[in-house]
Amino acid sequence: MTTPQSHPLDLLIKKLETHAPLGKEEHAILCDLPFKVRDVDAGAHLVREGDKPERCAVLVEGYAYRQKTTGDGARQILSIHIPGEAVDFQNMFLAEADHNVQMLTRGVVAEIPRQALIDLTMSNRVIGEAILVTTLVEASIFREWTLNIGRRNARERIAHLLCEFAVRLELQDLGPNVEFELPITQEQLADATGLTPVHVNRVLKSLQAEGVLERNRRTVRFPEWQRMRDIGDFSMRYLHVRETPTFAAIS
Amino acid sequence: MTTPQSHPLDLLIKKLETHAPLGKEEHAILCDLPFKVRDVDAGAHLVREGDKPERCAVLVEGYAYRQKTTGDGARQILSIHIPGEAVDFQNMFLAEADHNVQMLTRGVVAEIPRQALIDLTMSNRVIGEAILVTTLVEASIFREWTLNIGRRNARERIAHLLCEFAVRLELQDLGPNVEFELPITQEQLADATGLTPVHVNRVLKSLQAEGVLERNRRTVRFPEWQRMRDIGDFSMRYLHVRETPTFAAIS
DNA sequence: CGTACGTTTGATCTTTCTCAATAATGGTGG
DNA sequence: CCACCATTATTGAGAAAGATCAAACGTACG
Repeated sequence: MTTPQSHPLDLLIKKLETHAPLGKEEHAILCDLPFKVRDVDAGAHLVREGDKPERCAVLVEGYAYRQKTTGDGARQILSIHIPGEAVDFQNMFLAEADHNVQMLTRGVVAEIPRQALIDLTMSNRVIGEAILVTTLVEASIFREWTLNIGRRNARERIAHLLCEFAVRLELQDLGPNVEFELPITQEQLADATGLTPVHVNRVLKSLQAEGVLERNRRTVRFPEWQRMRDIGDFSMRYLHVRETPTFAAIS
Repeated sequence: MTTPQSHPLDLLIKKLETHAPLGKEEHAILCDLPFKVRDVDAGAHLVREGDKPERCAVLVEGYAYRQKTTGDGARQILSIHIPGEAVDFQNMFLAEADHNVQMLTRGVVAEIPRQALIDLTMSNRVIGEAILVTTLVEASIFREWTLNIGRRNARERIAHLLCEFAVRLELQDLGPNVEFELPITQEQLADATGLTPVHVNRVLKSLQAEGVLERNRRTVRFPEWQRMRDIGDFSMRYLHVRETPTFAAIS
């Protein structure tokens, strides 16, 4: 329910270290950043299209998603974020946000003043590079999503998204990758995969019927990780993990 | 046919200045970067998935595209690049490339050693920020493409892509946005929009039949920019242009 | 002037969407 | 604790966008 972490930004550090090495010194500097902790409801906006960013929210608890809509209101979810992820790296250096970020669940965020984070990025090379690399990895994930939506069928898309989510949770020590909480409605899953909710429902049902997916309320389980991975055509390369961990489940 | 620019990197400077201001001093520093000019054939790889980047190619002449494929060979084009764009900002700070970049046409690239560019990025704040911002704008374009492919129909997708291309060319002074060279096959257009070549062909035909698109060999013309823009649900916000230019055609 | 590549067209098939109705589920006030 | 309401999930039937298959037609270039 609550993280066992002692400092709200510990998970951010963990996240940055997935992609770039940090020393004790950098840990201390990051922990010294000014921030304000805030509870947020499900659906609350962390960033709104057109906003001039003033602060950078880091997820401490709960999940968030990035979203934008077409002129006639169709919504596309662009990414899903888990605790430890800084939701504003994509906007912080731009004059105004080009998309929205909303909470998927109730949660807690730590808000860091934008300027403090910019100053730190510019003054400390190690941290600056870690933030830059993390941002570039996000861009890599955007590209994989484009491939996913553009060139995979519904079944593959959904399997791929689930695999990515599972692996990212495990990388953040938020649970084993074969069983996790997926606090997302089928409508949101549809918006993330470029499908309709009805079709998402049918695909999920058929994955269950095949025995490669189990669902119980919001809990998802993969009885056979390898098979799920194959269905989703999932490979970790695009996540750019520095040292591939020794997941039982990841070959 | 050839650019009237005197220095191969002039167009890169123009590109960076679209998103961040640079002074005379920075111009000079950028022009002093070491680089090697090279002719490249259509289809030549500039980056290959798995590569450890050693240099950063800047397009001087010709077009390029970014691409990755699914396990069973379906290809998705992730972005298209025009002269002045640095094709490797997305990879330069990562250990290995997660996608491919290929020439769309025959062309000329200026290759800058990776380390020189990294050193410059880290040592000069103004240029570092310009490169960072330009990279973030690329990420914004990836997001818009995800929306395009995930939530727009074939006709809208194609119109949107054409509008984006037109505007980016005009921003780089490479031609008026209502008439330009589109050196891309219908198969590539399909790979960029998540469609099949056959369907792309039919949509193009129908846009022509409606009179909103004219094609003559590789030249494309929009008789009514505003109508094309509406069809593609196109807005410039996601391109993050610093000062919106006074295009005749852009309201 | 033939070969390879790209475009165009027709016919048919499939995936996914749409519309509509019903069933669960979760949270809320009494 | 229970009844009620709003969301969310599920299912069916039919429609449509886009895919697939196959063939013919152009065109650029060696």
